[in-house]
Amino acid sequence: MAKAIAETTEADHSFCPVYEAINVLQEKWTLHIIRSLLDGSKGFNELSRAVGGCNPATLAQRVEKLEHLGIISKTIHSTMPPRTSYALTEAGQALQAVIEAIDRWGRRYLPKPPER
Amino acid sequence: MAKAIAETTEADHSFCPVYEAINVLQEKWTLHIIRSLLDGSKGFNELSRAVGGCNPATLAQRVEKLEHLGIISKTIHSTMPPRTSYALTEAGQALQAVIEAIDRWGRRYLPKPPER
DNA sequence: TTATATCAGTTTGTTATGTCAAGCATTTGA
DNA sequence: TCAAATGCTTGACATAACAAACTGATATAA
Repeated sequence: MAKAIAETTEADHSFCPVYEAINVLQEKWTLHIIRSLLDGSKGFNELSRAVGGCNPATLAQRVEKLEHLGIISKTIHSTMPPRTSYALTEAGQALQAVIEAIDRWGRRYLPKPPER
Repeated sequence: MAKAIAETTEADHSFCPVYEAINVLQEKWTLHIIRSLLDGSKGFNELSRAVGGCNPATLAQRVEKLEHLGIISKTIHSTMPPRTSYALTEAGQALQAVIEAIDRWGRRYLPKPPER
């Protein structure tokens, strides 16, 4: 993991793939977006509804970043009216394993509405 | 959120375990904390160093919430000086599957430092 | 015996992040 | 002609996370 860390100093996370992956997935709405796209590509508003509760500003920003990271792809269909559609790339599809792991965990360990 | 949703309105996520699980895990530092505790229980500062970069106020808050959710357990050892230690509960340990899935994904799809 | 360090946090004030409400341009369908 | 849907953008605002300092206890080093 590290090169030379002086004793008790903080852990070296440069460049640890897990650490980075967590940083990508931990942003608000990201996992919801991916999960929504796992059952098919969607337009902006459609995605927005599927995700549930994310405001368009945040959604647009998130979707742009995920596109940049190669997790989702955006296609503008030049029909009339032009339609956008968002879909998962291969990297995005691969996140299904993560969602499924979360799913299994949730079903097992979050049985009742989690009091906040 | 709602009970009777009219047609095209947003998806009903009350109460979907996956949705809730994502909401729990998506908070900043949560996955980092869990990952750090997977290789053994730690004290507050030790955990802080292992997590890397989380400020103590946020860490304290997160750790309290995770304790509340039954994911980690806090023990105060009544030695002199008293020491705290944080460990994963069974539910917390079970999240190893999620971390591993993220790990595999990260290694496969985040090969180079992700330009931001 | 002061000085320094560690532990487990809390407090303070600032900045980053996300949210809300609204609006815009386009294009159908009624 | 009008309302409604699509795919966003804008600006004001609230909340979350930040760094930095600090508490108060104990322990170790000079």
